[in-house]
Amino acid sequence: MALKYNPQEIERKWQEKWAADRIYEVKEDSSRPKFYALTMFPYTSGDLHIGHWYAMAPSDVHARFKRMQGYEVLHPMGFDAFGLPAENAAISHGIHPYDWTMANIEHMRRQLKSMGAIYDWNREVVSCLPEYYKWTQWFFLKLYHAGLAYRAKAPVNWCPRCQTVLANEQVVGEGFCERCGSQVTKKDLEQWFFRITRYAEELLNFSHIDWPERIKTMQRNWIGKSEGAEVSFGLEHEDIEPKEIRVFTTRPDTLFGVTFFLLAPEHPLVPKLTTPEYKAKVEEYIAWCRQQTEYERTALGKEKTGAFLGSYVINRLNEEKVPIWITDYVLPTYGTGAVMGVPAHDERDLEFAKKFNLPVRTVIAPPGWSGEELAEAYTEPGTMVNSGEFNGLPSEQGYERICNLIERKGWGKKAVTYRLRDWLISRQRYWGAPIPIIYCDKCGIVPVLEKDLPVLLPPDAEFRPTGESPLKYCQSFVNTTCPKCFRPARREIDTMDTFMCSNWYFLRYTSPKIDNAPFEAKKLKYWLPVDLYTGGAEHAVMHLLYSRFFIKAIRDIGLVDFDEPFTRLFNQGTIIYRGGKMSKSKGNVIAPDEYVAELGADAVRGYLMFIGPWELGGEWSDSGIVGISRWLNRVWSLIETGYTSQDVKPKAEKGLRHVIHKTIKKVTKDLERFRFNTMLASLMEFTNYLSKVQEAKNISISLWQEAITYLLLLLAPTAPHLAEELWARTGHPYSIHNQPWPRWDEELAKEEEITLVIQINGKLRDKLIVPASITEIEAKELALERERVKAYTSNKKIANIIYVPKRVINIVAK
RNA sequence: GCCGAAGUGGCGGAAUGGUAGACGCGGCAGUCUCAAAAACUGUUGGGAGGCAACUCCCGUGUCGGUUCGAAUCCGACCUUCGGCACCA
Repeated sequence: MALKYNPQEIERKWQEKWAADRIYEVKEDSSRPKFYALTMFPYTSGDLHIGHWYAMAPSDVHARFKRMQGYEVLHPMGFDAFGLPAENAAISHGIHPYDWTMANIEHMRRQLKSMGAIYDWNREVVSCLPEYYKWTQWFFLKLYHAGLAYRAKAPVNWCPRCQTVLANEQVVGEGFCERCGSQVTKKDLEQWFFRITRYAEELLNFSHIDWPERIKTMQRNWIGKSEGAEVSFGLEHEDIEPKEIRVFTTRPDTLFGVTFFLLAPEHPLVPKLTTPEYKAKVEEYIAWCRQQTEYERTALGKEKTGAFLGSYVINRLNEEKVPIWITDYVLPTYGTGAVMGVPAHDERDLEFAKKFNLPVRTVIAPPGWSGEELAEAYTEPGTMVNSGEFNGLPSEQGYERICNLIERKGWGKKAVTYRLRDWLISRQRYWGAPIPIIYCDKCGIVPVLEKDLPVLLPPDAEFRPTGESPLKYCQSFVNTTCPKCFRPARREIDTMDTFMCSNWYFLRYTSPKIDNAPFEAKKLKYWLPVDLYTGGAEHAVMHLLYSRFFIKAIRDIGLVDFDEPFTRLFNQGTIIYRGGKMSKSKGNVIAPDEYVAELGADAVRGYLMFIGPWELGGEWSDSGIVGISRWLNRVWSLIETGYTSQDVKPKAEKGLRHVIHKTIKKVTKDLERFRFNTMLASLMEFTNYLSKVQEAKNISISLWQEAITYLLLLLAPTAPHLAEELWARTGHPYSIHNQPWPRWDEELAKEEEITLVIQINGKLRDKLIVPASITEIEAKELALERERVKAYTSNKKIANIIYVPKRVINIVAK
């Protein structure tokens, strides 16, 4: 009998019923333990592709599993709805970003609903709506009043095509815009920043969160902590005010090896330190540097360039005069923008010294060194030489002693520097949350009053790609009155980086409707922090770092009482198709809708989980999904065919009980560790076993029904529609999704008989089926009696017998 | 260059110190059919021998090592993917 089920019909039926019955509505019911299972909300690009499903379907399966385990599970969904593509669509197609975004959301919401997830749509969050971005602005004000937001002129990454500023993290590869791929340039602009650097040290502490090592490493590298010392070099120029320049170094033990001194070309003291005879050359060099793109400037393996200023600093340790040069490999934004040149012990400095014929002085001797010139820069620890009173010391000790000395003399101190920069949040764009600031000629920078929030986006802005925010040309928006002095004033025209919106959306899910606060404190306290956060690893140093910063910042402001937003993080892999990551431009996007229409959402969910381990991703295959679809049909026909019992055999019943409990155990353990592929394999094995039982008819009807009940319960998270339909058809009370997760009986799950493998000298030679309770002595005796063993060991001496309980006997014969 | 992940049949993968290839796809053979599709059943790592049940050898990127025993642990290397990259 070839029974097939109709996924379209039953999926629509149950989705409607679940919605009507609100069975997935979440309550803050403190009698159950809570579990906050969050999936990164999607950007409103317009179409949900199979990559989105890969992020969401397995998360939903896991959340459903936790729900059946008795947790009160919050598994919400929303839309990351501000951002450049909406505005680009407006420019190229003449659609208003709001209309474009809302139409996309409508479409995506329908697609998401077809997945059959447990999202409680009453909690949906849309970041571009005023009732949401009002609070994004409110948080900006909180950070501003706490001194964590400031305005400064800064050289910023500028994308000439998108006509906007980019954060460092949005510049990818060889200096290209993350969104459009244009070459990024530099521009000086007044911008708003968040002081994420104030939290650099705390952000390095991952001790209370369970995150993948890979992501933690990426964040550590991004923050880039360096320990060393800040050292002052003397300046003796009558007409120059500062009498010192400080450098940061990680190697104060090499201070006696300084033979030149480097400044960034942008360093403010450069013009003053340039002597008249070198002025022309220095200016020429600076002009050349300006022409370089950021990528060209920082490209590795490039020949060193520079110019001598004609003046000198004093190395206070040995009172030597050291020539000052400028070079583009010294970055103005890192450390103090000044570097001491130690060519003997730094590769870059050595290249520079060779290029410009500067002296190289070895001050750290490698083991066995006898005074010869070193071929390469020696960067390891060693013995100090040519270092005055420190000669003969191991360099690690010298490091400490020199630090003590400079501290005592007031020439410097131990110091820590980070690679992390403050977070630039201004965007010269329309489609974002307006920065709630007013500029008054008299009062200066004035924050918008809380009661005046939200600062609404004017619906009638013009989208001219001019390089300035479209809001600049919207008079009704720009012109306002100063909240302090009530005179005419201008509004800030930039909007916030959308990562500010995603900093806090997971707080809003707890109380999305409340209109006098960003969240309800009691509900927040119940749900937060997020227990499990899943999403792609591409957010490792952006969203995931910003959110951690944001939570720590508002904790210090007193708005929340926890330190980390996401207790556990899991990154799923990437789904690829035809050899590459899916993207619209490559034209290799798999649309889930047609597969849902043809084979059903349950099959798509199942196939995505069957491809391989979730964290590894994998290749989408049209033939692969057929396997899952066939299996779901086999489950259907297995149950719909019914069962008749002929002669009940206790041994067969025992066997089935064992398989049931073994499967419950395996499925439970696999769900706990996100091993969906092996979970499905064991459910398939269970199904195959039941087919055999159905044919053999050798168990009682009641045990058959019990087995079917367990099969459906175990299937419910993966194939919620099919499981619900068969649950009803087998006479169970609605709904399967409100049933408790089955427990296994350890005694029944245990293997009674095991296959004992007999090896001779490590090679498989025989197998023995024995009771699991067999003792070592019995097993060895049995093994030695086997004909095959005798054949292999005759005329040899048995040197050793290794016995591994329940697995193997290895006979070592010589 | 540095950091991280991965490399197993024709394919996706399973097995994380003890039977390599579970489960699925594809292939082959069969059942059903006028025929085909679908479905179902059996079979399927490579090689050699045997009428056969079966037996032997080889085999987890490469080369070494540890171990009674290695896909799994260690060392060196190769390839692919991701991240970072003149950060003093």
